[in-house]
Amino acid sequence: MSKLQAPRGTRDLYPKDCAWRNFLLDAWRRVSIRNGFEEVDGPIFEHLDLYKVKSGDGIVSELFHFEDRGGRELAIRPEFTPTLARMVAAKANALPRPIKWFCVPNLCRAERPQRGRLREFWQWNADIMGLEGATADAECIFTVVDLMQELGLEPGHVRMKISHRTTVKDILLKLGVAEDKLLSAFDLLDRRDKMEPEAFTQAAAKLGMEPDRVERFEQMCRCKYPCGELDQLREQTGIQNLADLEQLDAQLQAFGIADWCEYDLGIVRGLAYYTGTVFEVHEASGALRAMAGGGRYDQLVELFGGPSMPAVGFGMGDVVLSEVLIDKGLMPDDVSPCPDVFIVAASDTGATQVGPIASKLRWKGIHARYSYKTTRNVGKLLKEAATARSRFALILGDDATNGKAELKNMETGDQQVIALADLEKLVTGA
RNA sequence: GUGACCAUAGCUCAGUUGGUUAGAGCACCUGGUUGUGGUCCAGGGGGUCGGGGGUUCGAAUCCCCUUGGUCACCCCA
Repeated sequence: MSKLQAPRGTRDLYPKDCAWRNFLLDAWRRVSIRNGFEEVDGPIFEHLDLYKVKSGDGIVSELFHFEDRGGRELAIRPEFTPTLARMVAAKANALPRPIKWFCVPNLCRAERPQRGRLREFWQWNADIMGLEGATADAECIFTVVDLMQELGLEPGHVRMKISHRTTVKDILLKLGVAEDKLLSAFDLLDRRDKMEPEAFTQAAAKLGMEPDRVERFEQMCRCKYPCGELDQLREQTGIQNLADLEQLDAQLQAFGIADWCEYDLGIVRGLAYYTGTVFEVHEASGALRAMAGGGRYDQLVELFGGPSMPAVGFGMGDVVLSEVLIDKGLMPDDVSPCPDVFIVAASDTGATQVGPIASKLRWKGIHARYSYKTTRNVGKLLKEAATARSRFALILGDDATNGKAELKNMETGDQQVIALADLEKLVTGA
Protein backbone atom coordinates (compact mmCIF):
# COMPACT_ATOMS: atom_id res chain seq x y z
CA MET A 1 0.00 0.00 0.00
CA SER A 2 2.68 2.48 0.97
CA LYS A 3 4.42 1.98 -2.35
CA LEU A 4 1.17 2.76 -4.10
CA GLN A 5 0.51 5.98 -2.25
CA ALA A 6 1.01 9.29 -4.01
CA PRO A 7 4.48 10.61 -3.22
CA ARG A 8 4.94 12.99 -0.32
CA GLY A 9 3.68 16.47 -0.97
CA THR A 10 1.75 15.66 -4.14
CA ARG A 11 -1.99 15.76 -4.70
CA ASP A 12 -4.39 13.52 -6.57
CA LEU A 13 -6.92 15.72 -8.28
CA TYR A 14 -10.30 13.99 -8.41
CA PRO A 15 -12.98 15.61 -10.61
CA LYS A 16 -14.04 18.17 -8.03
CA ASP A 17 -10.44 18.96 -7.07
CA CYS A 18 -9.45 19.28 -10.69
CA ALA A 19 -12.35 21.67 -11.25
CA TRP A 20 -11.12 23.80 -8.34
CA ARG A 21 -7.59 23.79 -9.70
CA ASN A 22 -8.89 24.87 -13.10
CA PHE A 23 -11.04 27.52 -11.45
CA LEU A 24 -7.83 29.16 -10.22
CA LEU A 25 -5.90 28.60 -13.43
CA ASP A 26 -8.75 30.03 -15.47
CA ALA A 27 -8.86 33.13 -13.27
CA TRP A 28 -5.08 33.52 -13.61
CA ARG A 29 -5.32 33.30 -17.39
CA ARG A 30 -8.33 35.61 -17.65
CA VAL A 31 -6.68 38.29 -15.54
CA SER A 32 -3.32 37.93 -17.27
CA ILE A 33 -4.85 38.33 -20.69
CA ARG A 34 -6.95 41.36 -19.87
CA ASN A 35 -3.86 42.98 -18.37
CA GLY A 36 -2.07 42.51 -21.65
CA PHE A 37 0.16 39.52 -20.89
CA GLU A 38 0.77 36.73 -23.40
CA GLU A 39 0.99 33.12 -22.28
CA VAL A 40 4.22 31.20 -22.70
CA ASP A 41 5.48 27.87 -21.47
CA GLY A 42 8.72 25.93 -21.44
CA PRO A 43 9.95 22.43 -20.70
CA ILE A 44 8.98 20.77 -17.46
CA PHE A 45 12.64 19.83 -16.93
CA GLU A 46 15.81 21.73 -17.73
CA HIS A 47 19.56 21.28 -17.44
CA LEU A 48 20.44 21.33 -13.78
CA ASP A 49 23.00 24.06 -14.48
CA LEU A 50 20.26 26.47 -15.50
CA TYR A 51 19.05 26.59 -11.91
CA LYS A 52 22.54 27.13 -10.55
CA VAL A 53 22.96 30.35 -12.55
CA LYS A 54 20.65 32.37 -10.33
CA SER A 55 20.76 30.44 -7.08
CA GLY A 56 24.15 28.78 -6.88
CA ASP A 57 25.05 25.18 -6.06
CA GLY A 58 23.01 25.23 -2.87
CA ILE A 59 19.84 24.97 -4.87
CA VAL A 60 20.59 21.41 -5.94
CA SER A 61 19.48 19.78 -2.70
CA GLU A 62 16.13 21.53 -2.95
CA LEU A 63 15.07 20.33 -6.33
CA PHE A 64 14.37 17.01 -7.98
CA HIS A 65 17.24 16.15 -10.27
CA PHE A 66 18.27 13.11 -12.22
CA GLU A 67 20.62 11.92 -14.88
CA ASP A 68 19.36 10.83 -18.27
CA ARG A 69 20.75 7.88 -20.20
CA GLY A 70 23.30 10.12 -21.86
CA GLY A 71 24.66 11.22 -18.52
CA ARG A 72 23.08 14.70 -18.68
CA GLU A 73 22.21 16.27 -15.35
CA LEU A 74 18.61 17.40 -15.49
CA ALA A 75 16.13 18.83 -13.00
CA ILE A 76 12.38 19.19 -12.80
CA ARG A 77 11.57 22.90 -12.82
CA PRO A 78 11.38 24.33 -9.30
CA GLU A 79 10.59 27.79 -10.68
CA PHE A 80 9.87 29.27 -14.05
CA THR A 81 12.06 32.37 -13.99
CA PRO A 82 15.26 30.73 -15.28
CA THR A 83 13.35 29.27 -18.23
CA LEU A 84 11.80 32.66 -18.87
CA ALA A 85 15.18 34.38 -18.74
CA ARG A 86 16.65 31.77 -21.06
CA MET A 87 13.80 32.19 -23.54
CA VAL A 88 14.06 35.97 -23.49
CA ALA A 89 17.85 35.95 -23.74
CA ALA A 90 17.74 33.63 -26.75
CA LYS A 91 15.53 35.94 -28.81
CA ALA A 92 16.04 39.23 -27.04
CA ASN A 93 16.62 41.26 -30.18
CA ALA A 94 13.67 39.84 -32.07
CA LEU A 95 11.05 40.38 -29.41
CA PRO A 96 8.93 43.52 -29.42
CA ARG A 97 9.30 45.55 -26.21
CA PRO A 98 8.07 45.59 -23.66
CA ILE A 99 7.83 41.85 -23.26
CA LYS A 100 4.78 40.99 -21.14
CA TRP A 101 4.56 37.25 -20.60
CA PHE A 102 2.74 35.03 -18.17
CA CYS A 103 2.84 31.32 -17.44
CA VAL A 104 0.97 28.91 -15.15
CA PRO A 105 3.44 26.05 -14.73
CA ASN A 106 3.38 23.25 -12.22
CA LEU A 107 6.60 23.27 -10.27
CA CYS A 108 8.34 20.74 -8.01
CA ARG A 109 10.56 21.41 -5.05
CA ALA A 110 12.11 18.73 -2.84
CA GLU A 111 11.16 20.37 0.42
CA ARG A 112 9.32 19.08 3.42
CA PRO A 113 5.63 19.80 2.97
CA GLN A 114 3.83 21.91 5.53
CA ARG A 115 0.90 24.26 5.66
CA GLY A 116 0.79 26.25 2.43
CA ARG A 117 3.69 24.41 0.89
CA LEU A 118 3.72 21.19 -1.10
CA ARG A 119 6.24 19.44 -3.30
CA GLU A 120 4.22 19.94 -6.45
CA PHE A 121 2.12 23.02 -7.00
CA TRP A 122 0.93 25.42 -9.65
CA GLN A 123 2.30 28.91 -9.79
CA TRP A 124 1.15 31.90 -11.75
CA ASN A 125 4.03 33.99 -13.06
CA ALA A 126 3.77 37.29 -14.91
CA ASP A 127 6.66 39.49 -15.94
CA ILE A 128 7.25 42.75 -17.76
CA MET A 129 10.67 43.00 -19.37
CA GLY A 130 12.33 45.81 -21.25
CA LEU A 131 10.50 48.58 -19.43
CA GLU A 132 11.98 50.76 -16.73
CA GLY A 133 10.19 52.85 -14.20
CA ALA A 134 7.46 52.70 -11.64
CA THR A 135 4.69 52.25 -14.18
CA ALA A 136 5.69 48.68 -14.93
CA ASP A 137 6.09 47.92 -11.22
CA ALA A 138 2.65 49.32 -10.51
CA GLU A 139 1.15 47.41 -13.41
CA CYS A 140 2.44 44.14 -11.98
CA ILE A 141 1.01 45.00 -8.60
CA PHE A 142 -2.24 46.01 -10.24
CA THR A 143 -2.41 42.66 -12.00
CA VAL A 144 -2.10 40.83 -8.69
CA VAL A 145 -4.77 43.02 -7.14
CA ASP A 146 -6.97 42.47 -10.18
CA LEU A 147 -6.73 38.71 -9.64
CA MET A 148 -7.65 38.98 -5.99
CA GLN A 149 -10.60 41.14 -6.85
CA GLU A 150 -11.60 38.69 -9.56
CA LEU A 151 -11.80 35.94 -6.95
CA GLY A 152 -13.91 38.02 -4.60
CA LEU A 153 -11.20 39.06 -2.17
CA GLU A 154 -11.38 42.52 -0.65
CA PRO A 155 -8.81 44.89 0.85
CA GLY A 156 -9.92 43.71 4.28
CA HIS A 157 -9.01 40.12 3.44
CA VAL A 158 -5.49 40.57 2.12
CA ARG A 159 -2.72 43.16 2.17
CA MET A 160 -0.34 44.05 -0.62
CA LYS A 161 2.87 44.82 1.25
CA ILE A 162 5.42 46.84 -0.64
CA SER A 163 8.97 47.90 -0.05
CA HIS A 164 11.72 49.34 -2.19
CA ARG A 165 15.38 48.39 -2.14
CA THR A 166 16.79 51.81 -2.90
CA THR A 167 14.61 53.52 -0.33
CA VAL A 168 15.49 51.02 2.37
CA LYS A 169 19.12 51.33 1.39
CA ASP A 170 18.97 55.12 1.84
CA ILE A 171 17.35 54.66 5.22
CA LEU A 172 19.95 52.15 6.35
CA LEU A 173 22.79 54.43 5.27
CA LYS A 174 21.23 57.28 7.17
CA LEU A 175 20.99 55.08 10.24
CA GLY A 176 24.72 54.58 10.09
CA VAL A 177 25.03 51.23 8.35
CA ALA A 178 28.22 51.07 6.33
CA GLU A 179 27.97 50.51 2.59
CA ASP A 180 29.61 47.08 2.83
CA LYS A 181 27.20 45.95 5.54
CA LEU A 182 24.04 46.69 3.59
CA LEU A 183 23.42 43.10 2.58
CA SER A 184 23.76 41.97 6.17
CA ALA A 185 21.33 44.66 7.20
CA PHE A 186 18.76 43.44 4.66
CA ASP A 187 19.28 39.94 5.97
CA LEU A 188 18.69 41.12 9.53
CA LEU A 189 15.56 42.94 8.42
CA ASP A 190 14.27 39.74 6.90
CA ARG A 191 14.92 37.63 9.98
CA ARG A 192 13.80 40.06 12.66
CA ASP A 193 10.60 38.20 13.55
CA LYS A 194 12.45 34.97 14.24
CA MET A 195 15.01 36.55 16.52
CA GLU A 196 15.05 37.30 20.21
CA PRO A 197 14.91 41.07 20.83
CA GLU A 198 18.38 41.09 22.40
CA ALA A 199 19.89 39.14 19.55
CA PHE A 200 18.32 41.58 17.15
CA THR A 201 19.70 44.58 19.01
CA GLN A 202 23.15 43.04 19.15
CA ALA A 203 23.15 42.22 15.48
CA ALA A 204 21.97 45.72 14.61
CA ALA A 205 24.69 47.28 16.72
CA LYS A 206 27.28 45.19 14.92
CA LEU A 207 26.20 46.78 11.67
CA GLY A 208 27.29 50.17 12.96
CA MET A 209 24.07 51.53 14.39
CA GLU A 210 24.04 53.57 17.59
CA PRO A 211 21.57 52.31 20.25
CA ASP A 212 18.99 55.04 19.55
CA ARG A 213 19.19 54.21 15.86
CA VAL A 214 18.71 50.53 16.50
CA GLU A 215 15.44 51.41 18.11
CA ARG A 216 14.41 53.58 15.18
CA PHE A 217 15.43 50.78 12.84
CA GLU A 218 13.23 48.33 14.67
CA GLN A 219 10.32 50.74 14.75
CA MET A 220 10.56 51.39 11.07
CA CYS A 221 10.63 47.82 10.01
CA ARG A 222 7.65 46.92 12.16
CA CYS A 223 5.53 49.92 11.24
CA LYS A 224 3.15 49.84 8.27
CA TYR A 225 2.66 52.95 6.19
CA PRO A 226 -0.49 53.48 4.14
CA CYS A 227 -0.11 53.87 0.42
CA GLY A 228 -0.64 57.48 -0.65
CA GLU A 229 0.68 58.88 2.62
CA LEU A 230 4.43 58.95 2.46
CA ASP A 231 4.73 61.89 4.86
CA GLN A 232 4.63 59.54 7.81
CA LEU A 233 7.56 57.67 6.42
CA ARG A 234 9.44 60.89 5.68
CA GLU A 235 8.90 62.05 9.21
CA GLN A 236 10.04 58.84 10.80
CA THR A 237 13.10 58.36 8.62
CA GLY A 238 14.05 62.01 8.39
CA ILE A 239 14.61 61.51 4.69
CA GLN A 240 12.76 64.06 2.61
CA ASN A 241 13.45 62.59 -0.80
CA LEU A 242 12.24 58.99 -0.82
CA ALA A 243 13.25 58.71 -4.45
CA ASP A 244 11.86 55.68 -6.28
CA LEU A 245 9.24 54.95 -3.67
CA GLU A 246 7.57 58.27 -4.39
CA GLN A 247 7.19 57.47 -8.05
CA LEU A 248 5.79 54.07 -7.22
CA ASP A 249 3.38 55.63 -4.76
CA ALA A 250 2.11 58.01 -7.42
CA GLN A 251 1.60 55.14 -9.86
CA LEU A 252 -0.24 52.95 -7.36
CA GLN A 253 -2.64 55.81 -6.77
CA ALA A 254 -2.98 56.35 -10.49
CA PHE A 255 -3.91 52.69 -10.90
CA GLY A 256 -6.53 53.12 -8.20
CA ILE A 257 -5.28 50.37 -5.89
CA ALA A 258 -3.95 52.42 -2.99
CA ASP A 259 -6.49 50.94 -0.59
CA TRP A 260 -5.04 47.45 -1.16
CA CYS A 261 -1.46 48.51 -0.61
CA GLU A 262 0.73 49.46 2.29
CA TYR A 263 4.46 49.98 2.70
CA ASP A 264 6.17 47.48 4.90
CA LEU A 265 9.93 47.89 5.02
CA GLY A 266 10.21 44.43 6.53
CA ILE A 267 9.47 42.89 3.12
CA VAL A 268 12.87 41.86 1.82
CA ARG A 269 12.73 38.74 -0.41
CA GLY A 270 15.63 37.15 -2.29
CA LEU A 271 18.72 39.14 -1.42
CA ALA A 272 20.95 38.91 -4.43
CA TYR A 273 18.04 38.97 -6.80
CA TYR A 274 15.73 41.94 -6.50
CA THR A 275 17.01 45.41 -7.34
CA GLY A 276 14.12 47.80 -6.70
CA THR A 277 10.49 47.38 -5.80
CA VAL A 278 9.66 44.24 -3.81
CA PHE A 279 6.20 43.16 -2.72
CA GLU A 280 4.28 40.33 -1.09
CA VAL A 281 0.61 39.61 -0.63
CA HIS A 282 -0.42 38.31 2.76
CA GLU A 283 -3.68 37.23 4.26
CA ALA A 284 -4.76 40.13 6.47
CA SER A 285 -4.21 38.44 9.83
CA GLY A 286 -0.72 37.42 8.77
CA ALA A 287 -1.35 33.84 9.82
CA LEU A 288 -0.33 32.20 6.56
CA ARG A 289 2.76 32.44 4.46
CA ALA A 290 2.81 34.84 1.51
CA MET A 291 0.20 34.29 -1.20
CA ALA A 292 2.32 36.01 -3.82
CA GLY A 293 5.62 37.79 -4.12
CA GLY A 294 7.60 39.68 -6.67
CA GLY A 295 9.56 42.73 -7.55
CA ARG A 296 12.07 44.29 -9.87
CA TYR A 297 15.17 42.36 -10.91
CA ASP A 298 16.98 44.32 -13.55
CA GLN A 299 20.00 42.03 -13.89
CA LEU A 300 18.15 38.83 -14.56
CA VAL A 301 18.24 38.54 -18.35
CA GLU A 302 21.86 39.60 -18.46
CA LEU A 303 22.66 36.93 -15.91
CA PHE A 304 21.33 34.34 -18.35
CA GLY A 305 23.46 35.57 -21.21
CA GLY A 306 21.08 38.09 -22.71
CA PRO A 307 21.34 41.83 -23.12
CA SER A 308 20.89 44.18 -20.19
CA MET A 309 17.17 44.41 -19.72
CA PRO A 310 15.05 45.79 -16.90
CA ALA A 311 12.44 43.39 -15.56
CA VAL A 312 9.70 43.22 -12.98
CA GLY A 313 7.43 40.30 -12.18
CA PHE A 314 5.77 38.13 -9.59
CA GLY A 315 4.72 34.60 -8.73
CA MET A 316 1.58 33.34 -7.00
CA GLY A 317 1.10 29.74 -5.90
CA ASP A 318 -2.15 27.81 -5.81
CA VAL A 319 -1.70 26.35 -2.33
CA VAL A 320 -1.88 29.38 -0.04
CA LEU A 321 -4.34 31.08 -2.38
CA SER A 322 -6.73 28.14 -2.03
CA GLU A 323 -6.38 28.17 1.74
CA VAL A 324 -7.26 31.86 1.88
CA LEU A 325 -10.23 31.50 -0.45
CA ILE A 326 -11.60 28.58 1.56
CA ASP A 327 -10.99 30.47 4.79
CA LYS A 328 -12.91 33.49 3.49
CA GLY A 329 -15.75 31.35 2.12
CA LEU A 330 -14.91 32.39 -1.42
CA MET A 331 -14.23 28.96 -2.87
CA PRO A 332 -17.42 27.82 -4.62
CA ASP A 333 -18.68 24.45 -3.45
CA ASP A 334 -18.53 22.92 -6.90
CA VAL A 335 -17.14 24.44 -10.05
CA SER A 336 -17.40 21.37 -12.27
CA PRO A 337 -18.99 21.97 -15.66
CA CYS A 338 -22.81 21.58 -15.47
CA PRO A 339 -24.58 19.62 -18.20
CA ASP A 340 -26.97 21.65 -20.33
CA VAL A 341 -29.31 18.72 -20.77
CA PHE A 342 -29.78 15.41 -18.99
CA ILE A 343 -31.79 12.99 -21.09
CA VAL A 344 -34.25 10.71 -19.31
CA ALA A 345 -36.01 7.76 -20.94
CA ALA A 346 -39.43 7.30 -19.40
CA SER A 347 -40.45 4.44 -21.66
CA ASP A 348 -38.89 1.84 -23.92
CA THR A 349 -39.91 3.86 -26.95
CA GLY A 350 -38.29 6.94 -25.47
CA ALA A 351 -35.14 4.95 -24.77
CA THR A 352 -34.60 4.33 -28.47
CA GLN A 353 -34.21 8.09 -28.97
CA VAL A 354 -31.69 8.78 -26.20
CA GLY A 355 -28.62 8.00 -28.29
CA PRO A 356 -29.71 9.85 -31.43
CA ILE A 357 -30.73 12.97 -29.52
CA ALA A 358 -27.63 13.01 -27.32
CA SER A 359 -25.29 12.73 -30.27
CA LYS A 360 -27.07 15.50 -32.17
CA LEU A 361 -26.85 17.81 -29.17
CA ARG A 362 -23.19 17.01 -28.63
CA TRP A 363 -22.37 17.73 -32.26
CA LYS A 364 -23.88 21.16 -31.71
CA GLY A 365 -21.51 21.73 -28.81
CA ILE A 366 -24.14 21.18 -26.15
CA HIS A 367 -23.13 19.37 -22.96
CA ALA A 368 -25.57 16.47 -22.95
CA ARG A 369 -25.65 13.49 -20.61
CA TYR A 370 -27.98 10.61 -19.98
CA SER A 371 -28.34 7.80 -17.52
CA TYR A 372 -26.64 4.43 -17.81
CA LYS A 373 -29.23 2.89 -15.53
CA THR A 374 -31.84 0.58 -16.99
CA THR A 375 -34.65 1.78 -14.77
CA ARG A 376 -37.61 3.71 -16.18
CA ASN A 377 -38.30 5.23 -12.78
CA VAL A 378 -38.45 8.91 -13.71
CA GLY A 379 -38.00 10.02 -10.14
CA LYS A 380 -34.69 8.20 -9.85
CA LEU A 381 -33.53 9.50 -13.18
CA LEU A 382 -34.42 13.08 -12.34
CA LYS A 383 -32.50 12.66 -9.16
CA GLU A 384 -29.51 11.65 -11.19
CA ALA A 385 -30.01 14.72 -13.40
CA ALA A 386 -30.13 16.88 -10.29
CA THR A 387 -27.00 15.29 -8.85
CA ALA A 388 -25.22 16.03 -12.11
CA ARG A 389 -26.40 19.66 -11.70
CA SER A 390 -27.95 19.66 -15.16
CA ARG A 391 -29.77 22.82 -16.28
CA PHE A 392 -32.49 20.92 -18.11
CA ALA A 393 -33.92 17.42 -18.10
CA LEU A 394 -35.35 16.08 -21.32
CA ILE A 395 -37.97 13.40 -20.67
CA LEU A 396 -38.54 11.04 -23.56
CA GLY A 397 -41.80 9.13 -23.53
CA ASP A 398 -43.73 7.30 -26.24
CA ASP A 399 -44.12 10.53 -28.20
CA ALA A 400 -40.38 10.80 -28.68
CA THR A 401 -40.66 8.95 -31.97
CA ASN A 402 -43.23 11.54 -33.05
CA GLY A 403 -40.77 14.37 -32.39
CA LYS A 404 -42.21 15.38 -29.04
CA ALA A 405 -40.87 15.30 -25.50
CA GLU A 406 -41.02 17.13 -22.23
CA LEU A 407 -38.38 19.62 -21.19
CA LYS A 408 -37.97 20.40 -17.54
CA ASN A 409 -36.05 23.38 -16.23
CA MET A 410 -34.27 21.88 -13.25
CA GLU A 411 -33.83 25.17 -11.49
CA THR A 412 -37.39 26.47 -11.69
CA GLY A 413 -39.15 23.13 -11.99
CA ASP A 414 -41.10 24.36 -15.02
CA GLN A 415 -41.93 21.63 -17.45
CA GLN A 416 -43.49 21.79 -20.88
CA VAL A 417 -44.12 19.65 -23.91
CA ILE A 418 -41.79 20.67 -26.71
CA ALA A 419 -41.08 19.75 -30.29
CA LEU A 420 -37.68 18.05 -30.43
CA ALA A 421 -36.91 20.24 -33.41
CA ASP A 422 -36.87 23.22 -31.03
CA LEU A 423 -34.69 21.53 -28.42
CA GLU A 424 -31.38 23.19 -29.27
CA LYS A 425 -33.00 26.62 -29.37
CA LEU A 426 -34.71 26.12 -26.00
CA VAL A 427 -31.64 24.77 -24.28
CA THR A 428 -29.19 27.39 -25.49
CA GLY A 429 -31.71 30.16 -25.02
CA ALA A 430 -30.89 31.35 -28.51
C1' G B 1 17.64 17.41 5.71
C1' U B 2 16.57 18.04 11.73
C1' G B 3 12.86 17.71 15.67
C1' A B 4 7.73 17.06 17.80
C1' C B 5 2.80 15.04 17.34
C1' C B 6 -0.39 11.86 14.47
C1' A B 7 -2.40 7.41 11.10
C1' U B 8 -9.32 2.73 12.24
C1' A B 9 -14.43 2.32 5.67
C1' G B 10 -14.07 7.23 0.15
C1' C B 11 -14.92 11.41 4.35
C1' U B 12 -15.63 12.71 9.88
C1' C B 13 -14.81 9.72 13.92
C1' A B 14 -16.18 5.65 18.12
C1' G B 15 -13.62 1.19 19.81
C1' U B 16 -13.36 -0.16 27.99
C1' U B 17 -6.94 -2.01 31.98
C1' G B 18 -4.37 -6.04 25.27
C1' G B 19 -9.68 -10.69 25.03
C1' U B 20 -14.73 -13.54 20.55
C1' U B 21 -17.12 -12.48 13.57
C1' A B 22 -13.93 -3.94 14.41
C1' G B 23 -18.86 -0.05 14.73
C1' A B 24 -21.77 4.84 13.64
C1' G B 25 -22.98 9.13 10.58
C1' C B 26 -22.25 11.03 5.72
C1' A B 27 -21.08 9.33 0.76
C1' C B 28 -21.76 5.25 -2.77
C1' C B 29 -24.88 1.09 -4.94
C1' U B 30 -29.78 -1.59 -5.11
C1' G B 31 -34.87 -1.82 -4.12
C1' G B 32 -39.88 0.78 -2.35
C1' U B 33 -43.61 -2.73 -9.67
C1' U B 34 -45.24 0.20 -13.86
C1' G B 35 -43.91 9.06 -15.26
C1' U B 36 -41.38 13.72 -11.69
C1' G B 37 -35.49 15.72 -8.46
C1' G B 38 -31.27 17.81 -4.14
C1' U B 39 -35.87 15.28 1.59
C1' C B 40 -38.21 9.64 3.21
C1' C B 41 -37.95 4.12 4.28
C1' A B 42 -35.45 -0.66 3.71
C1' G B 43 -31.31 -3.35 2.19
C1' G B 44 -26.23 -3.78 0.34
C1' G B 45 -20.98 -3.36 -0.99
C1' G B 46 -16.56 -1.52 1.26
C1' G B 47 -11.55 -1.87 6.36
C1' U B 48 -5.82 -8.13 7.02
C1' C B 49 -7.14 -0.95 11.89
C1' G B 50 -1.07 2.99 6.61
C1' G B 51 2.91 -1.05 5.65
C1' G B 52 6.67 -4.55 7.80
C1' G B 53 8.78 -6.89 12.01
C1' G B 54 8.68 -7.98 17.33
C1' U B 55 6.48 -8.96 22.56
C1' U B 56 2.14 -12.16 24.01
C1' C B 57 -1.95 -17.88 24.66
C1' G B 58 -4.11 -13.52 22.21
C1' A B 59 -2.45 -6.85 19.32
C1' A B 60 -6.49 -1.65 16.27
C1' U B 61 -4.47 -1.32 21.51
C1' C B 62 2.54 -2.36 23.79
C1' C B 63 7.87 -1.91 21.31
C1' C B 64 11.09 -1.10 16.80
C1' C B 65 11.55 0.16 11.62
C1' U B 66 9.26 2.26 7.36
C1' U B 67 5.61 5.24 4.42
C1' G B 68 2.36 9.26 4.62
C1' G B 69 0.03 13.62 7.24
C1' U B 70 0.36 18.02 10.53
C1' C B 71 3.52 21.77 12.94
C1' A B 72 8.21 24.24 13.72
C1' C B 73 13.44 24.75 11.97
C1' C B 74 16.29 25.06 7.16
C1' C B 75 14.68 27.27 2.79
C1' C B 76 11.21 30.13 0.37
C1' A B 77 14.01 31.00 -6.20
